[in-house]
Amino acid sequence: MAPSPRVRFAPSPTGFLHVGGARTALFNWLFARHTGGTFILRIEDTDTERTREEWVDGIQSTLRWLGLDWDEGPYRQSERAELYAEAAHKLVASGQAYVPEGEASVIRFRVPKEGVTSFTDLIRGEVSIKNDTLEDFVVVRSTGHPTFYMANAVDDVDMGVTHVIRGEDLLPSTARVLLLREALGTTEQPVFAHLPLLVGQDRQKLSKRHGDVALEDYRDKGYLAEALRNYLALLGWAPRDGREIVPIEDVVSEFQLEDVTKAAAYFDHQKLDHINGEYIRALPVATFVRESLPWLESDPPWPPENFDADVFDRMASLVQERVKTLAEVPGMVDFFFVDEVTYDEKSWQKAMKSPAAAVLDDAIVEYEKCEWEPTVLHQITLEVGERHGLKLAKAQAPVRVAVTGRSVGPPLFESLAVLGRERVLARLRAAWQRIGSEEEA
RNA sequence: GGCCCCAUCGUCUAGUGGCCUAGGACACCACCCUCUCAAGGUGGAGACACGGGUUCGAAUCCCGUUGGGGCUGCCA
Repeated sequence: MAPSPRVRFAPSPTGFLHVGGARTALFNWLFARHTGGTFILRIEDTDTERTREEWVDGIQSTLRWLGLDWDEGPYRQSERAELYAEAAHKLVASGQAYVPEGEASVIRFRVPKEGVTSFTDLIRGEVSIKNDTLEDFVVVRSTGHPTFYMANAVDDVDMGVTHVIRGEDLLPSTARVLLLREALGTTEQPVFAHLPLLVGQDRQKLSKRHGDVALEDYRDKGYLAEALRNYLALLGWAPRDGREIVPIEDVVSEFQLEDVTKAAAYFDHQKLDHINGEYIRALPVATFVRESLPWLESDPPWPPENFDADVFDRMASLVQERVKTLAEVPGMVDFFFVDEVTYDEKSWQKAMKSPAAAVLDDAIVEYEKCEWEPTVLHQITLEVGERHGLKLAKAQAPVRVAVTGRSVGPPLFESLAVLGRERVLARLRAAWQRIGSEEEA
Protein backbone atom coordinates (compact mmCIF):
# COMPACT_ATOMS: atom_id res chain seq x y z
CA MET A 1 0.00 0.00 0.00
CA ALA A 2 1.29 3.42 -0.92
CA PRO A 3 2.11 5.59 2.06
CA SER A 4 -0.41 8.26 2.94
CA PRO A 5 0.43 11.43 0.98
CA ARG A 6 2.17 14.26 2.73
CA VAL A 7 2.07 17.70 1.18
CA ARG A 8 3.19 21.06 2.38
CA PHE A 9 2.44 24.68 1.73
CA ALA A 10 5.68 26.56 2.22
CA PRO A 11 5.22 30.33 2.09
CA SER A 12 7.97 32.81 2.67
CA PRO A 13 6.85 35.36 5.29
CA THR A 14 8.10 38.37 3.40
CA GLY A 15 4.63 39.73 2.72
CA PHE A 16 0.94 39.04 3.02
CA LEU A 17 -0.57 35.87 1.64
CA HIS A 18 -1.40 36.76 -1.92
CA VAL A 19 -3.94 35.33 -4.29
CA GLY A 20 -1.49 33.02 -6.03
CA GLY A 21 -0.15 31.66 -2.77
CA ALA A 22 -3.67 31.10 -1.51
CA ARG A 23 -4.52 29.10 -4.61
CA THR A 24 -1.40 26.97 -4.09
CA ALA A 25 -2.34 26.44 -0.47
CA LEU A 26 -5.87 25.53 -1.47
CA PHE A 27 -4.78 22.94 -4.02
CA ASN A 28 -2.40 21.37 -1.51
CA TRP A 29 -5.18 21.29 1.04
CA LEU A 30 -7.66 19.84 -1.44
CA PHE A 31 -5.24 17.11 -2.42
CA ALA A 32 -4.53 16.25 1.20
CA ARG A 33 -8.20 16.17 2.14
CA HIS A 34 -9.14 14.19 -0.96
CA THR A 35 -6.51 11.55 -0.36
CA GLY A 36 -6.72 11.47 3.40
CA GLY A 37 -3.16 12.72 3.49
CA THR A 38 -1.38 15.23 5.68
CA PHE A 39 -1.26 18.95 5.01
CA ILE A 40 1.84 20.56 6.47
CA LEU A 41 2.46 24.28 6.92
CA ARG A 42 6.10 25.22 6.68
CA ILE A 43 7.33 28.76 7.00
CA GLU A 44 10.36 29.32 4.78
CA ASP A 45 11.97 32.10 6.75
CA THR A 46 15.60 31.62 5.86
CA ASP A 47 15.86 35.17 4.59
CA THR A 48 16.21 36.87 7.94
CA GLU A 49 16.44 40.27 6.32
CA ARG A 50 12.99 40.17 4.81
CA THR A 51 11.09 37.96 7.22
CA ARG A 52 8.69 39.70 9.58
CA GLU A 53 6.70 38.13 12.38
CA GLU A 54 3.56 40.01 11.44
CA TRP A 55 3.60 38.23 8.09
CA VAL A 56 4.04 34.87 9.76
CA ASP A 57 0.91 35.59 11.80
CA GLY A 58 -0.92 37.17 8.92
CA ILE A 59 -0.42 34.21 6.62
CA GLN A 60 -1.75 31.84 9.23
CA SER A 61 -4.82 33.88 10.06
CA THR A 62 -5.62 34.32 6.40
CA LEU A 63 -5.32 30.58 5.78
CA ARG A 64 -7.67 30.00 8.69
CA TRP A 65 -10.11 32.55 7.34
CA LEU A 66 -10.13 30.66 4.04
CA GLY A 67 -10.83 27.48 5.97
CA LEU A 68 -7.53 25.82 5.10
CA ASP A 69 -6.52 24.01 8.26
CA TRP A 70 -3.18 22.28 8.48
CA ASP A 71 -2.33 19.04 10.22
CA GLU A 72 1.31 19.72 11.06
CA GLY A 73 3.30 22.83 11.70
CA PRO A 74 3.85 25.55 11.28
CA TYR A 75 7.45 24.43 11.08
CA ARG A 76 9.93 27.26 10.95
CA GLN A 77 13.08 26.85 8.92
CA SER A 78 14.73 29.40 11.16
CA GLU A 79 14.45 26.84 13.94
CA ARG A 80 16.02 24.03 11.97
CA ALA A 81 19.45 25.52 11.34
CA GLU A 82 21.38 22.53 12.58
CA LEU A 83 19.79 20.26 9.97
CA TYR A 84 20.95 22.47 7.15
CA ALA A 85 24.38 22.95 8.67
CA GLU A 86 24.76 19.23 8.92
CA ALA A 87 23.77 18.78 5.29
CA ALA A 88 26.16 21.51 4.19
CA HIS A 89 28.96 19.88 6.12
CA LYS A 90 28.23 16.58 4.49
CA LEU A 91 28.28 18.08 1.02
CA VAL A 92 31.53 19.91 1.58
CA ALA A 93 33.17 16.87 3.16
CA SER A 94 32.28 14.74 0.16
CA GLY A 95 33.39 17.38 -2.29
CA GLN A 96 29.91 17.95 -3.67
CA ALA A 97 29.94 21.51 -2.46
CA TYR A 98 32.73 24.00 -2.01
CA VAL A 99 33.67 27.44 -0.83
CA PRO A 100 34.53 29.41 -3.95
CA GLU A 101 37.56 31.67 -4.10
CA GLY A 102 36.72 35.30 -3.72
CA GLU A 103 33.23 34.70 -2.47
CA ALA A 104 34.03 34.56 1.20
CA SER A 105 32.06 32.07 3.22
CA VAL A 106 29.29 31.14 0.83
CA ILE A 107 29.00 27.51 -0.11
CA ARG A 108 28.16 26.48 -3.63
CA PHE A 109 26.84 23.17 -4.78
CA ARG A 110 28.90 21.48 -7.44
CA VAL A 111 26.45 20.67 -10.24
CA PRO A 112 27.43 17.58 -12.23
CA LYS A 113 28.63 18.68 -15.65
CA GLU A 114 27.00 15.77 -17.38
CA GLY A 115 23.73 13.96 -17.30
CA VAL A 116 20.11 14.90 -17.27
CA THR A 117 17.82 15.46 -14.33
CA SER A 118 14.27 14.44 -14.99
CA PHE A 119 11.15 14.08 -12.94
CA THR A 120 7.51 13.26 -13.19
CA ASP A 121 5.02 16.07 -13.04
CA LEU A 122 1.41 15.02 -12.62
CA ILE A 123 0.25 18.03 -14.56
CA ARG A 124 2.97 18.37 -17.18
CA GLY A 125 4.27 14.87 -17.67
CA GLU A 126 7.98 14.09 -17.83
CA VAL A 127 10.27 17.08 -17.55
CA SER A 128 14.01 16.89 -18.24
CA ILE A 129 16.71 19.44 -17.74
CA LYS A 130 20.30 18.99 -18.83
CA ASN A 131 22.68 19.41 -15.97
CA ASP A 132 25.19 21.39 -18.01
CA THR A 133 22.67 24.23 -18.31
CA LEU A 134 22.81 24.68 -14.56
CA GLU A 135 25.44 26.68 -12.77
CA ASP A 136 26.88 25.92 -9.39
CA PHE A 137 24.41 27.53 -7.05
CA VAL A 138 24.72 28.85 -3.53
CA VAL A 139 23.39 26.59 -0.80
CA VAL A 140 24.68 28.49 2.21
CA ARG A 141 24.83 32.26 2.34
CA SER A 142 27.65 34.27 3.82
CA THR A 143 25.40 34.81 6.83
CA GLY A 144 25.44 31.09 7.44
CA HIS A 145 21.75 30.76 6.59
CA PRO A 146 20.74 28.18 4.00
CA THR A 147 19.23 29.25 0.70
CA PHE A 148 15.87 28.09 -0.54
CA TYR A 149 17.38 25.16 -2.42
CA MET A 150 19.11 23.75 0.60
CA ALA A 151 16.34 24.23 3.12
CA ASN A 152 13.74 23.04 0.68
CA ALA A 153 15.61 19.86 -0.22
CA VAL A 154 16.49 19.00 3.36
CA ASP A 155 13.02 19.67 4.71
CA ASP A 156 11.09 17.84 2.06
CA VAL A 157 13.19 14.77 2.74
CA ASP A 158 13.07 15.17 6.49
CA MET A 159 9.31 15.76 6.55
CA GLY A 160 8.60 12.90 4.21
CA VAL A 161 6.87 15.07 1.65
CA THR A 162 5.49 12.79 -1.05
CA HIS A 163 3.85 15.34 -3.36
CA VAL A 164 5.24 18.75 -4.15
CA ILE A 165 2.40 20.98 -5.31
CA ARG A 166 3.48 24.54 -6.10
CA GLY A 167 3.46 27.26 -8.68
CA GLU A 168 4.96 26.77 -12.09
CA ASP A 169 7.44 29.54 -11.38
CA LEU A 170 9.30 27.02 -9.26
CA LEU A 171 9.54 24.45 -12.01
CA PRO A 172 13.06 25.41 -13.13
CA SER A 173 14.34 25.08 -9.58
CA THR A 174 13.21 21.47 -9.41
CA ALA A 175 16.33 20.14 -11.08
CA ARG A 176 18.56 21.90 -8.55
CA VAL A 177 16.62 20.60 -5.59
CA LEU A 178 16.60 17.10 -6.99
CA LEU A 179 20.35 17.17 -7.57
CA LEU A 180 20.81 18.34 -4.00
CA ARG A 181 18.60 15.59 -2.62
CA GLU A 182 20.60 13.04 -4.54
CA ALA A 183 23.87 14.43 -3.26
CA LEU A 184 22.46 14.15 0.23
CA GLY A 185 21.78 10.50 -0.34
CA THR A 186 18.08 10.47 -1.15
CA THR A 187 17.32 8.47 -4.23
CA GLU A 188 13.53 8.52 -4.27
CA GLN A 189 11.75 11.53 -5.69
CA PRO A 190 8.51 13.11 -4.62
CA VAL A 191 5.78 13.45 -7.21
CA PHE A 192 5.60 16.96 -8.56
CA ALA A 193 2.61 18.97 -9.65
CA HIS A 194 3.40 22.45 -10.93
CA LEU A 195 0.26 24.54 -10.93
CA PRO A 196 -0.42 27.00 -13.75
CA LEU A 197 0.43 30.54 -12.76
CA LEU A 198 -2.18 33.12 -11.92
CA VAL A 199 -1.69 36.16 -14.11
CA GLY A 200 -2.90 39.73 -14.28
CA GLN A 201 -4.49 41.55 -17.16
CA ASP A 202 -1.08 41.82 -18.83
CA ARG A 203 -0.75 38.01 -18.71
CA GLN A 204 2.24 38.33 -16.43
CA LYS A 205 2.62 36.52 -13.15
CA LEU A 206 0.34 38.00 -10.52
CA SER A 207 2.39 40.21 -8.25
CA LYS A 208 2.08 43.21 -6.01
CA ARG A 209 2.16 45.65 -8.87
CA HIS A 210 -1.13 44.25 -10.14
CA GLY A 211 -2.87 45.57 -7.04
CA ASP A 212 -5.56 43.75 -5.10
CA VAL A 213 -3.45 40.67 -4.60
CA ALA A 214 -3.47 40.47 -0.80
CA LEU A 215 -6.03 37.94 0.23
CA GLU A 216 -6.92 39.84 3.36
CA ASP A 217 -7.96 42.75 1.15
CA TYR A 218 -10.70 40.61 -0.30
CA ARG A 219 -12.07 39.97 3.13
CA ASP A 220 -11.97 43.71 3.76
CA LYS A 221 -13.76 44.37 0.51
CA GLY A 222 -16.73 42.24 1.46
CA TYR A 223 -15.99 38.89 -0.11
CA LEU A 224 -17.05 35.71 1.64
CA ALA A 225 -14.30 33.18 2.32
CA GLU A 226 -16.42 30.40 0.84
CA ALA A 227 -16.95 32.35 -2.36
CA LEU A 228 -13.31 33.26 -2.76
CA ARG A 229 -12.29 29.69 -2.07
CA ASN A 230 -14.79 28.43 -4.63
CA TYR A 231 -13.51 30.84 -7.24
CA LEU A 232 -9.88 30.01 -6.52
CA ALA A 233 -10.63 26.30 -6.97
CA LEU A 234 -11.95 27.09 -10.44
CA LEU A 235 -8.66 28.61 -11.53
CA GLY A 236 -7.01 25.63 -13.14
CA TRP A 237 -9.54 23.05 -12.17
CA ALA A 238 -13.17 22.26 -12.96
CA PRO A 239 -15.57 19.62 -11.72
CA ARG A 240 -16.66 16.96 -14.19
CA ASP A 241 -20.27 18.05 -14.31
CA GLY A 242 -19.49 21.64 -15.19
CA ARG A 243 -20.95 23.19 -12.08
CA GLU A 244 -19.28 26.37 -10.95
CA ILE A 245 -20.89 26.99 -7.61
CA VAL A 246 -19.52 23.96 -5.83
CA PRO A 247 -19.72 23.19 -2.12
CA ILE A 248 -16.26 22.64 -0.72
CA GLU A 249 -17.09 19.05 0.26
CA ASP A 250 -17.77 18.29 -3.39
CA VAL A 251 -14.57 19.96 -4.48
CA VAL A 252 -12.69 17.83 -1.98
CA SER A 253 -14.27 14.63 -3.15
CA GLU A 254 -13.83 15.36 -6.85
CA PHE A 255 -10.44 17.05 -6.84
CA GLN A 256 -7.64 15.33 -8.72
CA LEU A 257 -4.26 16.78 -9.59
CA GLU A 258 -4.41 15.05 -12.96
CA ASP A 259 -7.35 17.26 -13.86
CA VAL A 260 -5.51 20.50 -13.27
CA THR A 261 -5.02 22.54 -16.44
CA LYS A 262 -1.65 23.61 -17.77
CA ALA A 263 -2.18 27.12 -19.03
CA ALA A 264 -1.90 30.23 -16.88
CA ALA A 265 -5.19 31.67 -15.65
CA TYR A 266 -6.33 35.25 -15.38
CA PHE A 267 -7.84 36.25 -12.07
CA ASP A 268 -11.16 37.72 -13.16
CA HIS A 269 -12.70 40.04 -10.60
CA GLN A 270 -16.01 40.14 -12.43
CA LYS A 271 -16.46 36.43 -12.13
CA LEU A 272 -15.43 36.54 -8.50
CA ASP A 273 -18.09 39.20 -7.96
CA HIS A 274 -20.70 37.00 -9.58
CA ILE A 275 -19.78 34.00 -7.46
CA ASN A 276 -19.70 36.13 -4.33
CA GLY A 277 -23.18 37.38 -5.16
CA GLU A 278 -24.37 33.79 -5.48
CA TYR A 279 -22.95 32.96 -2.08
CA ILE A 280 -24.42 36.05 -0.48
CA ARG A 281 -27.86 35.27 -1.85
CA ALA A 282 -27.60 31.70 -0.59
CA LEU A 283 -26.97 32.86 2.98
CA PRO A 284 -29.74 32.53 5.56
CA VAL A 285 -31.00 36.07 6.13
CA ALA A 286 -29.88 36.03 9.75
CA THR A 287 -26.37 35.17 8.64
CA PHE A 288 -26.42 37.88 6.03
CA VAL A 289 -27.43 40.35 8.72
CA ARG A 290 -24.68 39.21 11.02
CA GLU A 291 -22.06 39.39 8.26
CA SER A 292 -23.26 42.84 7.25
CA LEU A 293 -23.10 44.41 10.69
CA PRO A 294 -19.38 45.22 10.63
CA TRP A 295 -19.90 47.19 7.45
CA LEU A 296 -22.85 49.04 8.93
CA GLU A 297 -21.20 49.82 12.21
CA SER A 298 -17.72 50.89 11.29
CA ASP A 299 -17.25 54.07 9.34
CA PRO A 300 -20.77 54.25 7.86
CA PRO A 301 -21.89 57.07 5.56
CA TRP A 302 -24.28 58.38 8.22
CA PRO A 303 -24.05 59.50 11.86
CA PRO A 304 -23.33 56.16 13.61
CA GLU A 305 -25.85 56.81 16.36
CA ASN A 306 -28.60 56.89 13.74
CA PHE A 307 -28.20 53.24 12.88
CA ASP A 308 -31.20 51.12 13.76
CA ALA A 309 -30.69 47.36 13.64
CA ASP A 310 -34.42 46.73 13.44
CA VAL A 311 -34.72 48.81 10.32
CA PHE A 312 -31.91 46.88 8.70
CA ASP A 313 -33.45 43.59 9.74
CA ARG A 314 -36.64 44.47 7.94
CA MET A 315 -34.80 45.40 4.76
CA ALA A 316 -32.13 42.72 4.87
CA SER A 317 -33.64 40.12 2.56
CA LEU A 318 -34.30 42.77 -0.07
CA VAL A 319 -30.76 44.08 0.16
CA GLN A 320 -29.26 40.62 0.16
CA GLU A 321 -30.39 39.79 -3.33
CA ARG A 322 -28.99 43.03 -4.71
CA VAL A 323 -25.39 43.09 -3.60
CA LYS A 324 -22.35 41.26 -4.85
CA THR A 325 -20.16 42.20 -1.92
CA LEU A 326 -20.92 43.06 1.68
CA ALA A 327 -19.20 46.38 1.14
CA GLU A 328 -22.14 47.45 -1.01
CA VAL A 329 -24.61 47.00 1.83
CA PRO A 330 -24.29 50.44 3.48
CA GLY A 331 -24.84 52.17 0.16
CA MET A 332 -28.11 50.30 -0.26
CA VAL A 333 -29.62 51.46 3.00
CA ASP A 334 -27.95 54.77 3.71
CA PHE A 335 -31.16 56.74 3.18
CA PHE A 336 -32.66 55.13 6.28
CA PHE A 337 -29.98 56.53 8.52
CA VAL A 338 -28.89 59.86 7.15
CA ASP A 339 -30.40 63.02 8.59
CA GLU A 340 -30.89 64.53 5.17
CA VAL A 341 -30.73 62.82 1.80
CA THR A 342 -28.23 64.01 -0.73
CA TYR A 343 -29.62 63.82 -4.21
CA ASP A 344 -27.74 62.16 -6.97
CA GLU A 345 -27.87 64.89 -9.60
CA LYS A 346 -28.34 62.57 -12.55
CA SER A 347 -31.18 60.77 -10.85
CA TRP A 348 -32.76 64.07 -9.92
CA GLN A 349 -32.62 65.50 -13.43
CA LYS A 350 -34.15 62.39 -14.86
CA ALA A 351 -36.91 61.88 -12.33
CA MET A 352 -37.98 65.40 -11.51
CA LYS A 353 -39.16 66.49 -14.92
CA SER A 354 -42.79 67.57 -15.22
CA PRO A 355 -45.23 66.37 -14.00
CA ALA A 356 -43.04 65.27 -11.08
CA ALA A 357 -44.04 68.19 -8.89
CA ALA A 358 -47.71 67.40 -9.34
CA VAL A 359 -47.09 63.72 -8.62
CA LEU A 360 -45.26 64.59 -5.43
CA ASP A 361 -48.01 66.98 -4.49
CA ASP A 362 -50.66 64.30 -4.88
CA ALA A 363 -48.55 61.69 -3.18
CA ILE A 364 -48.12 63.95 -0.17
CA VAL A 365 -51.87 64.38 0.11
CA GLU A 366 -52.59 60.68 -0.22
CA TYR A 367 -49.71 59.45 1.93
CA GLU A 368 -50.88 61.71 4.74
CA LYS A 369 -54.07 59.77 5.23
CA CYS A 370 -53.54 56.26 3.89
CA GLU A 371 -52.83 53.06 5.72
CA TRP A 372 -49.03 52.87 6.06
CA GLU A 373 -48.30 49.58 4.47
CA PRO A 374 -46.40 48.49 1.32
CA THR A 375 -49.33 47.16 -0.69
CA VAL A 376 -51.40 50.23 0.08
CA LEU A 377 -48.56 52.61 -0.78
CA HIS A 378 -48.08 50.66 -3.97
CA GLN A 379 -51.74 50.99 -4.92
CA ILE A 380 -51.94 54.65 -4.06
CA THR A 381 -48.83 55.54 -6.01
CA LEU A 382 -50.25 53.63 -8.94
CA GLU A 383 -53.44 55.69 -8.77
CA VAL A 384 -51.59 58.97 -8.43
CA GLY A 385 -49.64 58.09 -11.52
CA GLU A 386 -52.76 57.28 -13.47
CA ARG A 387 -54.15 60.71 -12.71
CA HIS A 388 -51.19 62.16 -14.58
CA GLY A 389 -51.16 59.57 -17.33
CA LEU A 390 -48.09 57.83 -15.91
CA LYS A 391 -47.33 54.17 -15.50
CA LEU A 392 -46.16 53.12 -12.11
CA ALA A 393 -42.57 52.90 -13.29
CA LYS A 394 -42.63 56.62 -14.10
CA ALA A 395 -44.78 57.64 -11.17
CA GLN A 396 -42.58 56.04 -8.55
CA ALA A 397 -39.42 57.68 -9.86
CA PRO A 398 -39.86 61.14 -8.31
CA VAL A 399 -40.97 59.58 -5.03
CA ARG A 400 -37.95 57.34 -5.01
CA VAL A 401 -35.50 60.12 -5.72
CA ALA A 402 -37.15 62.40 -3.19
CA VAL A 403 -36.97 59.79 -0.46
CA THR A 404 -33.76 57.91 -1.21
CA GLY A 405 -31.81 60.42 -3.27
CA ARG A 406 -31.30 58.00 -6.15
CA SER A 407 -33.20 56.37 -8.97
CA VAL A 408 -32.10 52.87 -8.00
CA GLY A 409 -32.39 51.04 -4.74
CA PRO A 410 -34.36 48.45 -2.80
CA PRO A 411 -38.09 48.08 -3.54
CA LEU A 412 -39.64 51.45 -2.88
CA PHE A 413 -42.86 50.70 -1.06
CA GLU A 414 -41.24 48.42 1.46
CA SER A 415 -38.66 51.13 1.98
CA LEU A 416 -41.33 53.77 2.56
CA ALA A 417 -43.14 51.53 4.99
CA VAL A 418 -39.99 50.98 7.00
CA LEU A 419 -38.87 54.60 6.86
CA GLY A 420 -42.12 55.83 8.40
CA ARG A 421 -44.76 58.32 7.38
CA GLU A 422 -43.25 61.40 8.98
CA ARG A 423 -39.86 61.12 7.39
CA VAL A 424 -41.29 60.18 4.02
CA LEU A 425 -43.61 63.18 4.02
CA ALA A 426 -40.83 65.50 5.11
CA ARG A 427 -38.63 64.34 2.27
CA LEU A 428 -41.39 64.58 -0.30
CA ARG A 429 -42.08 68.15 0.77
CA ALA A 430 -38.41 69.06 0.67
CA ALA A 431 -38.10 67.70 -2.84
CA TRP A 432 -41.27 69.43 -3.92
CA GLN A 433 -39.89 72.73 -2.70
CA ARG A 434 -36.60 72.15 -4.43
CA ILE A 435 -38.39 71.69 -7.72
CA GLY A 436 -40.22 74.93 -7.10
CA SER A 437 -37.07 76.89 -6.37
CA GLU A 438 -35.42 75.45 -9.45
CA GLU A 439 -38.27 76.58 -11.62
CA GLU A 440 -38.00 80.12 -10.29
CA ALA A 441 -34.30 80.19 -10.97
C1' G B 1 20.78 35.32 -24.93
C1' G B 2 20.34 30.21 -22.54
C1' C B 3 17.04 26.61 -20.28
C1' C B 4 12.05 25.21 -19.25
C1' C B 5 6.65 25.51 -19.55
C1' C B 6 2.27 26.76 -22.19
C1' A B 7 -1.38 27.71 -26.52
C1' U B 8 -10.14 26.20 -27.37
C1' C B 9 -14.88 32.35 -27.36
C1' G B 10 -12.56 38.97 -24.27
C1' U B 11 -12.06 35.74 -19.49
C1' C B 12 -12.34 30.82 -16.67
C1' U B 13 -13.08 26.25 -18.80
C1' A B 14 -15.52 21.22 -21.15
C1' G B 15 -13.34 18.35 -24.79
C1' U B 16 -8.26 12.72 -24.11
C1' G B 17 -9.37 10.40 -32.69
C1' G B 18 -15.55 9.87 -34.90
C1' C B 19 -21.09 11.89 -30.11
C1' C B 20 -18.05 18.93 -32.31
C1' U B 21 -22.36 22.48 -37.65
C1' A B 22 -16.91 22.74 -30.44
C1' G B 23 -20.62 22.60 -24.74
C1' G B 24 -21.01 25.59 -20.04
C1' A B 25 -20.00 29.90 -16.95
C1' C B 26 -18.57 35.33 -16.31
C1' A B 27 -18.73 39.71 -19.07
C1' C B 28 -21.47 41.91 -23.43
C1' C B 29 -26.19 42.74 -26.56
C1' A B 30 -31.63 42.06 -27.27
C1' C B 31 -36.24 40.58 -25.45
C1' C B 32 -39.44 38.77 -21.34
C1' C B 33 -40.66 39.44 -16.16
C1' U B 34 -41.01 43.90 -13.31
C1' C B 35 -42.30 50.02 -8.90
C1' U B 36 -36.25 51.29 -9.93
C1' C B 37 -32.11 48.14 -9.55
C1' A B 38 -30.93 43.34 -8.97
C1' A B 39 -32.29 38.18 -9.38
C1' G B 40 -34.61 34.93 -12.90
C1' G B 41 -36.08 33.33 -18.04
C1' U B 42 -35.33 33.24 -23.49
C1' G B 43 -32.34 34.36 -27.55
C1' G B 44 -27.73 36.49 -29.80
C1' A B 45 -22.71 37.66 -30.94
C1' G B 46 -18.07 35.28 -29.74
C1' A B 47 -12.74 30.38 -29.94
C1' C B 48 -9.88 25.20 -31.63
C1' A B 49 -2.75 30.59 -33.23
C1' C B 50 -0.45 29.01 -38.07
C1' G B 51 1.88 25.28 -41.32
C1' G B 52 3.08 20.41 -42.24
C1' G B 53 2.40 15.37 -41.26
C1' U B 54 -0.06 10.44 -39.07
C1' U B 55 -5.11 8.51 -39.93
C1' C B 56 -10.77 6.42 -43.49
C1' G B 57 -11.33 10.53 -39.90
C1' A B 58 -8.01 15.39 -35.80
C1' A B 59 -9.54 20.73 -31.22
C1' U B 60 -7.76 15.92 -29.73
C1' C B 61 -1.42 12.29 -31.81
C1' C B 62 3.71 13.90 -34.00
C1' C B 63 7.03 17.82 -36.01
C1' G B 64 7.94 22.80 -37.05
C1' U B 65 6.71 28.06 -36.90
C1' U B 66 4.67 31.98 -34.36
C1' G B 67 3.04 33.93 -29.90
C1' G B 68 2.87 34.20 -24.55
C1' G B 69 4.95 33.10 -19.87
C1' G B 70 8.51 31.42 -16.15
C1' C B 71 13.48 30.81 -14.53
C1' U B 72 18.38 32.38 -15.14
C1' G B 73 19.87 36.02 -6.96
C1' C B 74 23.92 35.01 -0.99
C1' C B 75 14.41 35.89 -2.95
C1' A B 76 11.26 31.85 -2.77
